Amino acid sequence: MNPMQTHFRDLTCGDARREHVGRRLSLAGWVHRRRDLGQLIFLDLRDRYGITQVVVDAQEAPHAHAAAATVRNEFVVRVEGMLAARLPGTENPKLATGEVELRAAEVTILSTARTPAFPINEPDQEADEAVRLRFRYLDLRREPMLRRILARSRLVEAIRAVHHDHGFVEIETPMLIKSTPEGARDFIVPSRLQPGSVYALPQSPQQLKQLLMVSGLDRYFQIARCFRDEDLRGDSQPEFTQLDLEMSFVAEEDVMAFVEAMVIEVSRAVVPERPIQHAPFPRFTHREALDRFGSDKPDLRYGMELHDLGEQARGSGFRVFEETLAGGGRVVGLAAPGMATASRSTVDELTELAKRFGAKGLVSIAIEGSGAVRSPIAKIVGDDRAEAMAVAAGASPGDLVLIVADRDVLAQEVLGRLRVELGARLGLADQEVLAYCWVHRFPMYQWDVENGRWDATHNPFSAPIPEHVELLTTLSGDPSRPSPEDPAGRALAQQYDLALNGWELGGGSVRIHQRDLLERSFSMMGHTLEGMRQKFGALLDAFEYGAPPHGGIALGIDRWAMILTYQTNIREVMAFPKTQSGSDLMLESPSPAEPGQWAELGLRFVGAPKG
RNA sequence: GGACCCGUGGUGUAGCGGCCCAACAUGCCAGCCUGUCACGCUGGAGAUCGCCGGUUCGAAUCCGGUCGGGUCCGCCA
Repeated sequence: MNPMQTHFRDLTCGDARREHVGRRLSLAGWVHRRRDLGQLIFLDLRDRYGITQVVVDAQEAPHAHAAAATVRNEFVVRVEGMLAARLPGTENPKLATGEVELRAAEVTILSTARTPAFPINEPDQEADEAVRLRFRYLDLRREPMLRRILARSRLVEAIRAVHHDHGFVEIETPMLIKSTPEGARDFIVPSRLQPGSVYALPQSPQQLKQLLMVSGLDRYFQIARCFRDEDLRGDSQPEFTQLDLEMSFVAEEDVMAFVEAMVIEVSRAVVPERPIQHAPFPRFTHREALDRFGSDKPDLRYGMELHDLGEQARGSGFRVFEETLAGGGRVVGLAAPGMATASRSTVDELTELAKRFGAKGLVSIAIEGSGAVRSPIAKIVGDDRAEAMAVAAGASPGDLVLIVADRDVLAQEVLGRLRVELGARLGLADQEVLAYCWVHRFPMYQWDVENGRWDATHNPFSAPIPEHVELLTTLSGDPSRPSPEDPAGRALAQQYDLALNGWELGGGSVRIHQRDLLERSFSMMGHTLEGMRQKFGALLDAFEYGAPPHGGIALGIDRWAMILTYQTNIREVMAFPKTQSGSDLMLESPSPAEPGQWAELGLRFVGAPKG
C-alpha cells in the first residue's frame, strides 16, 4: 500500500501513474487551478508532492460537477473517482502525473479559501517581501519556497546521517544559559524566580560543547539554534542555526579532514548536480588569503587576484604611493578583465565604493586593446612604469587595473571588496560551482588600538599552532602593560574557517585544554585567571579535572542552505524569518509586554514605547 | 548609530506637475462553453496613489516629516 495513504487519500497528488489506472481511489489537496468548460470542469489538485488533474463531467457525476462549480483556487478538496488514462493526445508531459487523470465521482470541499494576497500558482510573479512574510504560510505553498525548505530539510538530514555514521553523539544544550560578555550582544531573559538576574540565549553552545569533551563524550554534534542581538543583514538573522561539533583527541588536521569529508558527502547528497570546484579543498593561510584575495572568505570561482605592486610603486614619484610605502603600508592592485573601456563614471563609482570601504582613493590604469596605457597617474609615473604596474597586477590588453594604497591589510581588504563587486558586475562566477576552501592560521590576537590591548581574534580558547606555543610562554615584558610589539602578538592560532563561494560558512579551532597555557593566553589579553573565572568559570574549573585535547567547528546552516539553493538572502531558506528590524510580520512580534508580566519579573519599563 | 532605494485596485507593473475621480496584465465576480492544462469568449466590480503636513491656481507626480519593507556602512564570527 502507498505509505502516504491516510483516511482522506489513497495517493498523494504526485503519485498517480499508469499503473494505477482502473483503480477507484481518493486524492486530497489544494485546488491549484480550475478550468471550467461548462459541462466539463478540470481541477488541478495540488499538494507538496505534485499535481494531478481531476476531470468532473456533468453527465457522469452531476453532484460532483455541482460541487466543482463552486470550488475556487486554494480550496482544500477531496476527490473520489476512477483513475483513468488520459485520452490520446491530451496527456500533459509537464506533469509527472500527466498520463493519467482522476475522473471524479465525488467532490468534497474540506475547506474553502479566500483569494490569497498573492498568486500561489504563479510563483514567477514576485510578490512584495513584506506581504510574503505576513502570509508566510501561503508563501510556503509556492513552489520556490517549498523547494528550498525541502532542500534545507535534506541538508539537515544528510548532516545528521554523516555524523551518526561517524560516531557522533547528538546532544541538545540549553537555551537559557549564562550571559557572557564576549562577542555579540546577548538576548536576555529575565528570571522570575530570581528577580534581578537574567539568563542569556546562547550565541553558540561553545562552552557547553567543550564541557561535553571534558565529560568524555568524545564526538558531539548538534543542529543548534543560536541568538545574537545585532543589526540584521540579508545574510544574518537574530536567531539562526549552526551545525555545531566538537571532537576529542584531535589535532587541527583531524577536524579539518572530518569536516571536509562531511561537507563533500553532504553537498553530494543535497545537490548532486552541482560540481565541487576543488576536493580536497584549497587551504590558504589567513595571510595568504588576505594578500591574494583581500578576504578571509575568498571566492575562488574566478581569478582576478590581488598583486603587490610595492616594487613598481617604489620610486614612482607618485606621492600617495611613496608615502604609503614609507609608512609601512601596501600598494596592491588587481586587473578587471575587459574593463579598459569602462566609462569615467564607472571608475568614479568604483572610487566612491573604495572610499566607502575605507580607502582614501583608487588609482586606475587602463590597458587599451591596442596596448596603450591610459591612467590619471601616467603623466606622473610615466607610461612605462604605469604599464609595468599593470603587468605586475596581471593585466592583459583590454583590462582595467585598480590600485589601492593604504596601510597593510586595509589596502587588501578594500581591494578584496572591490574584487567581489567586480566579480558580480562582470558575472565572473560560475553559478553552479561550489568552491569550498579553508582559511587557517589566523593570528591569535589582534591589537586593539582603542583600548591598547590584545584581543582574541576568534575564540579566546583557541590554541596556538605548536611552533608558536613558545611565543606565548616568552612574553616580552610586563603582561599588565601590553604592547603591540609583544612577540606573542605574532602567534598564529590553530584556527580554521570554511568559506564557500565568497561566504563564510563557519569556523573553528583546536582549543587550549592546558591550564597553564590558557593562563598565558588570558594574560596576553590583560585578564587574570580570576577575571576569566568570572566569565568562563565552569569551563576553567572543568579543565582542572582532566580535559582531553579537543577542537571543533560551527557551520552556518542557513547560509549553507542559502548557497546550495542559489540564494543570496538567508530569509529565503528560513520558514519564518524576521525583517531587518527584527519583526515577525506574521505573528506581529515582538509585541508590548503586559504590565503584569513586568511586575512578575520584578521589572518596570521606564523607556517610552516605540511610536 | 549612519547612507541610500522602494511604497499606485487583491497581486505585479505603467504614469513622475494639468491630457489621470489613474492605465495595462493578472486575479476577483457574473454569464456562455464537453478535452482543458497560464483553457477560451462576453460583461462587471475593484485604488481618495502608505500616512501626515507643506509648496502650487492645480500634487500619485515636487518638498519635509512619519510608518513599513529592502540594500549597504558601522556593529556582528
